[in-house]
Amino acid sequence: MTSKHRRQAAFRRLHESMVDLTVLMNLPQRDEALLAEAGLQLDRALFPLLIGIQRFGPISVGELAERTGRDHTTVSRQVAKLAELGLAERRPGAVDKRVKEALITDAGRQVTDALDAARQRIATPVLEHWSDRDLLELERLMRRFVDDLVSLSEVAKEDT
Amino acid sequence: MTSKHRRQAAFRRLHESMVDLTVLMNLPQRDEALLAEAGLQLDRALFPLLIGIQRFGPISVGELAERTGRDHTTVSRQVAKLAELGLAERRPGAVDKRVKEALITDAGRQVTDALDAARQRIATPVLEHWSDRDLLELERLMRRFVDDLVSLSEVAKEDT
DNA sequence: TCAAGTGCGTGTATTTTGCACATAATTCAG
DNA sequence: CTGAATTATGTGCAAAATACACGCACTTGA
Repeated sequence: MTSKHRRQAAFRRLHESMVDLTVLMNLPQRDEALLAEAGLQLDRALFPLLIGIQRFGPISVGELAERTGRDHTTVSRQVAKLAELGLAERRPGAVDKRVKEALITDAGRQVTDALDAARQRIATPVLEHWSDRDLLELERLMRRFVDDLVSLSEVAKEDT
Repeated sequence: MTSKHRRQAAFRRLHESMVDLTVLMNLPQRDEALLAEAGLQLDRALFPLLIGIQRFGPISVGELAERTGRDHTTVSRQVAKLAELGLAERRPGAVDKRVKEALITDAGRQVTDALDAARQRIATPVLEHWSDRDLLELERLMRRFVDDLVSLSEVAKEDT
């Protein structure tokens, strides 16, 4: 069937775009430059954690470790660093006192906000010449795609 | 102006999706699991390099370092490892004998192909219930978006 | 109640990384 | 053409990041 073949080809190209985008997003030099621009500074190893805490917090060390793919002991130490820096806060979990939730502080949010703002400054000229329709379509489809991927991962995890 | 505001809001949501997608793509556990499924194995630190070599090779150590945001000496050592494992090949550059291009070998391509195939297996059920139109639109817009971002980075680099 | 399981963190050894420096090749001013 | 400056790559070494072994606090369930 031709349609099926066309869809597979579309996915191959989509996958390529995803890889390219991931590479772009992962450049830590860019993040550090963006932060420096805002007069802030942050150890590169702590970036993903802080962003994870901002996006998903309050979150446990274990879950954060899963999300970042690093050992929970590593994450434990790094979150401790973030707490020392005053960018994150630790507190015992309300329901389960074994967990020590991590959540972002005002100072921490200031850092992630600076990053977001810098990213927006970069993206604005890129999107300037996009039509309203294309921009909204990209946002809608991308969101749906990511949500579908996530919900599938959830299912896969439960199989474990 | 309402339109401008709507566009900014759309970008904020788009940015969030991008972060989520990046997190998903970065899970090394997933990659290792996918490879294990194919009976292969690869050190997690070497993933981005091998993928970069496959995608952009033949490529120099320096450029690979720039793309991954790591020191060129680090990349040098890791590419050496990939060469030892037979997944990449080193050869002096044709025009500039200082550079030692890295390119993927058949064995290396086997690894990246296994990854791609595994990702496709994952994505297929996700995209199953997508209409042809939405799928093709996402592919088109995403490609354009990434290309625009990249070309902007190129410009920014030249300013340096 | 108590044994097994779970979340978290510290000690310690291994690995990874980056800086200082060296080498080979290229470029360019004169 | 010549040699000084530049560029691409690689090695020694110290610092940082990371994972494994293990212990403690808490929870769960029989």
